[in-house]
Amino acid sequence: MATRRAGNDRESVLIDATLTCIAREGISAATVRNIADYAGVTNGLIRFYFKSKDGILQAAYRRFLERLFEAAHGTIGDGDTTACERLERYLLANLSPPIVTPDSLLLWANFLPLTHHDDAMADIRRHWYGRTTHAFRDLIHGALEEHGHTPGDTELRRLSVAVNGLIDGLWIEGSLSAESLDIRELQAIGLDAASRLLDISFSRSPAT
Amino acid sequence: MATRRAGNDRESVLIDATLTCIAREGISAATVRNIADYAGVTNGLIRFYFKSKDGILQAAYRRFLERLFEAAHGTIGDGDTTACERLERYLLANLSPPIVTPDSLLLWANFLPLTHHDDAMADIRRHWYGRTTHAFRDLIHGALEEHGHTPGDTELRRLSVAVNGLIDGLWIEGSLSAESLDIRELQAIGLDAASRLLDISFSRSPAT
DNA sequence: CCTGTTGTTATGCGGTTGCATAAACTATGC
DNA sequence: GCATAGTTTATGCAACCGCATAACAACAGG
Repeated sequence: MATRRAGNDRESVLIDATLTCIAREGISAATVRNIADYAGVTNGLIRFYFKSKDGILQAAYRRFLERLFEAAHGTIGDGDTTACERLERYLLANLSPPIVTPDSLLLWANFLPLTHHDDAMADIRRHWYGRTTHAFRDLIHGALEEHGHTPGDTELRRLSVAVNGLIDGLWIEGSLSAESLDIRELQAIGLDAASRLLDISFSRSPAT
Repeated sequence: MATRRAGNDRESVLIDATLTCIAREGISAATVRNIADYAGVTNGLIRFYFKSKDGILQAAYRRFLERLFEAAHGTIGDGDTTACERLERYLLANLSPPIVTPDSLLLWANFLPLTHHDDAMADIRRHWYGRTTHAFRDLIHGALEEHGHTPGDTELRRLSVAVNGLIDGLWIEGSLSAESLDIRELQAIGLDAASRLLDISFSRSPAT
């Protein structure tokens, strides 16, 4: 029997339980009973903290995307470093755990279909997708300026799309073949490719 | 009432109905009854052509991956063209419909989680993933040789991973924002980025 | 015609789902 | 020490799931 807890501590546990459940067994196994089992409580408790099953799924999707965002942008650091170095840190974070992980790709794939007919889920995706692409474009813009490049709006957008696509694709490849593809090599490939696309040299020495 | 059909015509209709159902409503809506509705027959007929629900899902996954593979490699053509041109055609096909489509990304995302605990589905994915990466590496190898580059094994693998990741990432971006991102621009971005990564020039004029 | 085979529908069963509600339990103010 | 509000559990229900089976419809060879 679970002991009583104060505040909305249980709410957080339930959200994490939802993510764990989806990552391990898929979205179709994310029933209220199963989620409650993962959290170590009984099913009725979910209805106490969330108005419906959709509610807890939305909260879980929000937390997942927020963690993904934070894992990348939390490593950039303050403005005391060069723009190029911050871009490098951002790229490296996007090619490292916990972003490059079988679980994160599984969660992403499980949530994505829900955003197609559920307006609330679609809004959540749009919100974090917008934040990510916007921040990413700024990073690239700063790094390019530091190297004397001053791209126009369309050129900047195209470069952002290209490098963003590169990172996303490597994220998939790394997450799907976590055993056969060394994480260090993945990072080396990503940084090298990004430096070629942007005509920028990063501080990290090219992998041997 | 559906008219009687000869041969395994119904089987093909049922498989397509499964894909349509998953693309529109998601994997959790792919029930035997719902699939039968999409095919215009009654639910019992599925058991006549497939031994179980898993059977029809595996057949649908196989057909989906095969179509994706064919859509890309069917455009390469015979060996009467240069290796560089065949690579360009392959890249373009991977950045065009029917590969770049909301439906294809949705199907991919819906099927992927099934391959994690279902061994049969995992085998299907491994099979087509292997065929794709192998063919892709050969394409790049040929195109590089044509330009006088003779990369080592590790260098060739790294370039393949990078360009493959780039294409996959652009596929996601293009499929998710089919309205806001022009397909022509996506192709221009992809070809330009690939030519920079491989140090190869393609025949297609750079987009304006 | 009739009869066996194959395609198709109709129906039912055991199990599970999401959801709602009420009962049981615990902390806290007074 | 007890009433009250907050927290947890137990139970029931209508709907739906995959699957199995029997009945029915269409055609082929005799």
